[in-house]
Amino acid sequence: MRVTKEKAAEHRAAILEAAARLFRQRGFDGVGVADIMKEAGLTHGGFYGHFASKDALAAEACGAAFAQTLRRQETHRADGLSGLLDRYLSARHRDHPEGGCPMPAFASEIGHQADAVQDRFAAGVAGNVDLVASLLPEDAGAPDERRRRAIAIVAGLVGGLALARATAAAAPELSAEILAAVRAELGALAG
Amino acid sequence: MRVTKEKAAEHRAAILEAAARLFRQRGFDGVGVADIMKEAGLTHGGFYGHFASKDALAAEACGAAFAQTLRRQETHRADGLSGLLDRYLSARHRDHPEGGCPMPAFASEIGHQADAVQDRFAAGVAGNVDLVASLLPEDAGAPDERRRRAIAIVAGLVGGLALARATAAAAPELSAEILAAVRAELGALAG
DNA sequence: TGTACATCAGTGAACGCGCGTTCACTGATGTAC
DNA sequence: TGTACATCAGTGAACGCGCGTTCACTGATGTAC
Repeated sequence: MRVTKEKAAEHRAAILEAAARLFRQRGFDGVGVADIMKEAGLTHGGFYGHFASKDALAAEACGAAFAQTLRRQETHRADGLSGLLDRYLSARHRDHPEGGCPMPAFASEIGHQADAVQDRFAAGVAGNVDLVASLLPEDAGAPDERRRRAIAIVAGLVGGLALARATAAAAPELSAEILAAVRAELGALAG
Repeated sequence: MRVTKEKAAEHRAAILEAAARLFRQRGFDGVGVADIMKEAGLTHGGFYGHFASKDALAAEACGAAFAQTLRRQETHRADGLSGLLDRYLSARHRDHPEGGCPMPAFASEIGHQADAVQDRFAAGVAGNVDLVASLLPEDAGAPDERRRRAIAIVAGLVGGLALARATAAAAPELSAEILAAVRAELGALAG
């Protein structure tokens, strides 16, 4: 049954949003096209009217996930870098990958994905490095030193959250310790 | 055709080694039982004489990968923490996950794996934190500060290498920049 | 504005494929005499 | 030590399942008159 052009556009957006959420939660290989369509309230057959392939969707969903988190961060800009560290390395962020940063959610899997997905991911990493650099204090040294610092902070955030997630079930105390330790040490690095 | 007990034990070890290599290279979901058995020079049917399931193999392979890298590190102990940072954040390590640290190779995937795999991974993380802590300079502060520092260094290493790998194909300059920046900043943190 | 028809978004069955796992079989190994 | 037989590691076909993708069909939408 045909639907309105507006409804169809809404459906496409719903598929994309469901994919961005489910992929972060269960990984690209852990979610099927049928799962995503069901989550979007549709049946799997209609998928190929909206996207050329699962890979094409994965690429767009990766970009959408980055866009979502960068947009949300803008609403917290006043909290500065310290606020970002607190939010990023929180138990809440650790326990809810589906709405969180795509970097720790996808990092290990990106190398096994299609080129288009890797492109979106690399662009997202670059954007996040720029974001952190823009939040560093004015007096944080020459531009290249600021950028180096920003990259190291991003790496610490991504590694810290990924390790906290990976150990959350098997070693909850270690997981909490990782969040706290990385928070403390990056706070010092952030000046 | 039956083989000697020694041969059978060698076969088991070969399966484990092939799995530890292939899983790090292509991820748990990217490698099939048949791939692993072929790499070990056997046919897939014999697999279940050695391991109860693919999950059980994944758990043992995860432990074996950690054991391999910790053993190799012992031979480089004289190079200290600085040498470890250089080796860890090298283009060689980035380009050869199959023989490298399991943490950046598996971090994002571990949450989707069986409990037994998560147990081995968490134990490996704990072991690596202890290793880095033992390499920190004597005068690096109180024990809990040393441990915090060690955790942050591990997080930076894991995040840095994972991001360098994830961007290696799509943005090679960014990938190289990440390795260099994390190396420089962690070197300062390591004292 | 109203009507007839072409378009096309969505449905659900079906296809082909690869995967983890099972199983009957083979033949060399290891053991009991 | 030699022989007969039971054991069992490995083989390769087969099974069932879920996946990405295709396709004939449906029926509401949008358009041409």
